[in-house]
Parts: sequence; C-alpha cells; structure tokens
Amino acid sequence: MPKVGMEPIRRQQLITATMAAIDEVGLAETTVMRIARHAGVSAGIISHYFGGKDGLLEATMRQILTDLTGAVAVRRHALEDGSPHAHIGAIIEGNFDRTQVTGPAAKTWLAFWASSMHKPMLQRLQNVNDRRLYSNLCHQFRRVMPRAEARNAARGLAAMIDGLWLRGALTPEGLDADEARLLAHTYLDQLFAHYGCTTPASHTNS
Amino acid sequence: MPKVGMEPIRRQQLITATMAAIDEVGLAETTVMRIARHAGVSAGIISHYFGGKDGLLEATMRQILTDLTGAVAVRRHALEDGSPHAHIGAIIEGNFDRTQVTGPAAKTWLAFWASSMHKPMLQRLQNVNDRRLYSNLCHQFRRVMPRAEARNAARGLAAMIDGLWLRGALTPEGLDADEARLLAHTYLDQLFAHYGCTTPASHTNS
DNA sequence: ATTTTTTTATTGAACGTTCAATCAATAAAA
DNA sequence: TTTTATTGATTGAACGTTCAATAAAAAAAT
Repeated sequence: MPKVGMEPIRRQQLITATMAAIDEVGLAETTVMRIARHAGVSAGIISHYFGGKDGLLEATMRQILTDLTGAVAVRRHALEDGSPHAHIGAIIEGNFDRTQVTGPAAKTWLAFWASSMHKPMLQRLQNVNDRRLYSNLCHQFRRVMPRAEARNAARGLAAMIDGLWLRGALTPEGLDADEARLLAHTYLDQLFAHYGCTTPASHTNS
Repeated sequence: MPKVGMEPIRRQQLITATMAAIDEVGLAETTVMRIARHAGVSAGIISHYFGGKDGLLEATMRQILTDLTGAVAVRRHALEDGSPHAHIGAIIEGNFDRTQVTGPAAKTWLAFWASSMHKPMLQRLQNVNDRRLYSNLCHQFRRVMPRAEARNAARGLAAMIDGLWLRGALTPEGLDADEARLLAHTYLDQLFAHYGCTTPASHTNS
C-alpha cells in the first residue's frame, strides 16, 4: 500500500473520519482507534501525520471553520447587488450552508464549540471566526443605521444564527435549513424595517 | 465527622463541586477525584451517594434545569398583567436569570448541552425542557397571531434566547445579561409590532 | 454520668480497564 | 537497493469503581 505522496490524502481521510466518529459517538468517546478504523488505517498513523490526537482534532476544527468561511465568501462575491441587505443575506445563506449543515459537520461543530471553552488553541480559532462574523455584520449594518444600533443589530443577528444552528444540531431530526433561513431573513427584514430602510421583495428559497 | 442525616448535605455539596469542576477545567477533564477534592471529601463517596460518576452528572444537569424552570415560574406567577407580552417578557427574564447566568452554571449548562447529543438520559432531560419553553412561547403568541406565525415567532425567540446565552458562555468576559435582555425584548417587540399589536411602553431594567 | 454497643458515614489503597503514544519490524514502491 | 509509508504489539499513565477497614456519633446499658 505504501505509495509516494500519501500525505495530503491521508490527512483528509483522517479529518473526515474524525468528523464521522464524533458524529457517531461524540467527542468524549472518540478514540484514535475508532478514527483509524473509520479511515481504514492503523492507529499509529495519526501520530505520524498530526503529531498526536490533539493535532488531528485541531486540524479538523480548522477545516470546519475554513469551509464555513468559504461558504460565506463564495456567496458574497457572487452578488450583483452590493447593498447592505444583500451582503447580510449572503452571510445568512453562507452560515446555513456550512458545507453540509446536516450530517457529521453539524455535531462536530457543536462538540468543538463546547470544547473550546477550556482548550486555548480551539478557543483562539473560535474567537477569530466569531469576530469576523460580527465585524462583517456590523460593517454592513452601519451603512444604514447609527453605530449603536448597528452594534445591536449585529449581535442580535449573530445570536439568532448561532441559536438556530445550535437547536438544529440538537434535535434528532437535524436542522431544517429552509425554516432556519426563513426565520433569519425575517429577522433581518425586521431590523431594516425598524430603521425605515427600503426592504427588497420577499425571499424565495434558493 | 460522621453525623446522622448527611445525605442531603453531601448530595448538594457534590453537585455544587461538580459545577465548579466543570467550570474550572471542562467536562472532559472533570474526574471524580477533582470533584471530591472540591467538596473536601474522598472519591469513594460519589459512588456511595450517586451510584457512580454518571449518576452525579445526571443529578447536576437535573438541578440546573430545575433552577431554570423555577426562575421562569417565579416571574410568571408574579405578574399582575396577564397579557401575552407580559408572559413572554417574564420567560425572557427567567431565562436570563438562570440562578446565576454568570459563573459555573453557565459553562456547565453548555457542556451538558453538547454532551446530551450522545447520552440518551441527558438528551431526554434536555428535550423535556426544550419542549416546555417552546410550547409556553407558542401558547402565548397564539393569543395574538395565527398558528403558523405563532410557531415561527416561538422558534425565533427560542433561538434568540439560546444564541445569546451560548455566545455569552463562550466569551471570556461572560454574558452581559443586561445587553442580552435588551436584545431579546427588542426582538419580542418587533414580533408583536409586525402583527399590529399594541406594544407596551419601552423596557427599563429591573 | 460513664461505659459499652450499635449504627452510620467515610476513607483510601487495590484492581481492572481503557487509552494515547511509541517504535522496531515490515512491505510496497521507487 | 534505497526510500517511504504503515503496522500493531507494547508501555505507562490515568481513570472509575469497589470494599474492607476506620472513626465518629448515637443509642443502650451500667
């Protein structure tokens, strides 16, 4: 089996296997052996490519955050209309794509979220991402309302997005992405209406 | 030290110590020895009073949920005004009391929340509580808007509450309860205004 | 009031299990 | 033949649980 240039392949296999394991039994019962079995390799290989279990977990969280950032960026660059409402709408859509809002990624995300409370490295990653979401939202809101109101709108919408997503990860049926997007967009429209902005026509699903 | 009637005292001591330990190092690194040291007793006593570590964790989550339910119930029964807006306002206030929204209870709650994804017993407790919050909100909203809209309003507000609370638990500075309450109340007012209800005067802090 | 007995609460060392990490051995490709 | 990738048995540490021993309080007896 040893072929040259296995590194990137194995790394991706192991990261995917980690999400699958966390989805299956939770972070607490995710052992290196279980991950290795999912990937069809031996346990020792994890230390070889990631230096240890922690390294693999960190790489996995990093990939989830990267995917999320990418999903938002793609939609924002695809906008014809550069209005604040369009930008924020794209951020909402991106956050409810999340590569695959259902399946392993969702539970893995929540597991890392909780874990990041006490692991400095994960907390750092978490924080960088949070700040970017907030500052993007705040910047767009400021184009149509005063600073203090923009701050509140950004915090409210960020909380709404996370709350919808969190509740979706916990319900056995998984997140209803359509309903979640509808609620977030409705809230966004209310925030704009509250400041007398012209609100574009109603949202139809993508 | 053996005095008669220690059971309720020790049980409470151990539950409090569990929250302190989870707040300190997280659920993953909370060992029976660490809990015991916090409570000033030996490790063996945990199995004696709770049957094992899992029993203690379950009892701890149960207490947190009970405290939350109590905080809401107290405020709702203290209402002079029985209007839907007043009831929902009381639910918001209760959810941001959470016995002590800052400190050990907050992080413990989030830790259990994540853990409940894969532990059936915790998931059951979690679910019962979630349903109560949702059905209470839904019932009040239905008094002023059609069924479908009430459903969405209840889901949106529940998501907002959880999202604010979740973000508060993750920021190192802890949750700013005043700001969180303001955002939730503002959202509530918007939901009511959207259906042309008379919205009472603005909220000042308690 | 003192001593003895019984009951209750608590300890902590020992045990068995589980897990992450290591590394010498192996096997396929170059 | 050399290089690269991978294995898997082994090691040592950490953990939850158990249980015989202990010690304090309460009850009973003197």
